[in-house]
Amino acid sequence: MTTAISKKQNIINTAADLFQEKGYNATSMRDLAAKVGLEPSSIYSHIRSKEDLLSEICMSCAERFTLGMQDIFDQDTSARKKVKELIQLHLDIAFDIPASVTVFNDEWRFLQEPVLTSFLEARKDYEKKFKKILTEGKKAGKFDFQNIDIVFNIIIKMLSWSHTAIKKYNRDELEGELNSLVIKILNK
Amino acid sequence: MTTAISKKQNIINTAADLFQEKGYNATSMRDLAAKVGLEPSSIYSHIRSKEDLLSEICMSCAERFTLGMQDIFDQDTSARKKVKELIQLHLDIAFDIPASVTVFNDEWRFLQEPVLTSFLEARKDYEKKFKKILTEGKKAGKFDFQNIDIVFNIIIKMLSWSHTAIKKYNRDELEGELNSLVIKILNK
DNA sequence: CCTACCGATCGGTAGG
DNA sequence: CCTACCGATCGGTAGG
Repeated sequence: MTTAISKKQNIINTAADLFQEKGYNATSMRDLAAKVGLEPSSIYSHIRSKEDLLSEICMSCAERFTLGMQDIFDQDTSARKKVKELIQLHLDIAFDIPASVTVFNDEWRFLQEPVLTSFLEARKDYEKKFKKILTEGKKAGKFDFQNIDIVFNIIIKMLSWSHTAIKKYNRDELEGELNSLVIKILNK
Repeated sequence: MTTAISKKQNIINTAADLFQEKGYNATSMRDLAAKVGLEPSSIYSHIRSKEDLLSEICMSCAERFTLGMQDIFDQDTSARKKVKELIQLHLDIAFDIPASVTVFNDEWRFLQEPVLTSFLEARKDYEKKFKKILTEGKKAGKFDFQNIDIVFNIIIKMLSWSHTAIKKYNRDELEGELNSLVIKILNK
């Protein structure tokens, strides 16, 4: 049983590598089979479909963001501290599962229903909480910005970019720069 | 002759719409044919291959950025003015050819050689000039930042995000916010 | 987990 | 610009 689970997980992880490298649509199940050392048909003893692989990758990644956000959101700390922890969350996930988070960012639009709807709901919830933290900081007189939607989107883009930057920089340098740049955006 | 050119351009523009909507790999030549009102094989009287369509879209977009950057780079004005004009350049292109610029951003990695190399060279040149402008501003004491590579990438990500934001905001609002946020990042 | 195989769809060509 | 068609490849199944 342990072997079965870890074999399945190995297939999913390898799929994440391939989806990141070639994109979901340009990756064939034959590519994947070759890379895990199985005949193409044998893959289907472990997973149901190519579609399921993408769902698994995107939703497990979404769950990490959802749980991480919930933790931070519920803390009894300042908005600035929460933003700092959100940056840490993004970097934790990026350093832990770099391929998955890239697939999560770039290939989610190929998800099929009903998974697509769950995915978008999780995203929406993440966005709502993030914006509440920003608004909290503004009300406390700590943050200043005009259009919260634009500011949110730009910060999210900065954080998503950092997912791809982890090969070029070390963790501390990247975290320091991101903290400084995000704070610059949120200050007066 | 005019008809031939505009028919070809119509096919390219429709391809850009489809590549944006479904992604390059998930778009079939049959999808494209149906949307332009031709039989699949008739497409090939106007273009050589699916690959050529992507090249055409990406390279014509790259050219707009290259020419626009050259103009701005050569100006005898302050770095701050140049950055302001770069933001305008991105928005001009985004409002003019929204589908193409999205394909340019998201699908360029499916370009084949030798076009891929040209594309990457154009990008690299754009990056070099952009960084020189940032450095110029820093030397003049107008900009302040630590890591130029990180700052460049984050500004580029902000500008690329704006390409997708043109449906939600009007031009002036978006330009104003971008100016203000980019300047915040570059100020002390 | 493999051999053998399926129907569907792909990008593209021949020939008119 | 169309009809007719090609070889290649796709995701996936049957059966053991």
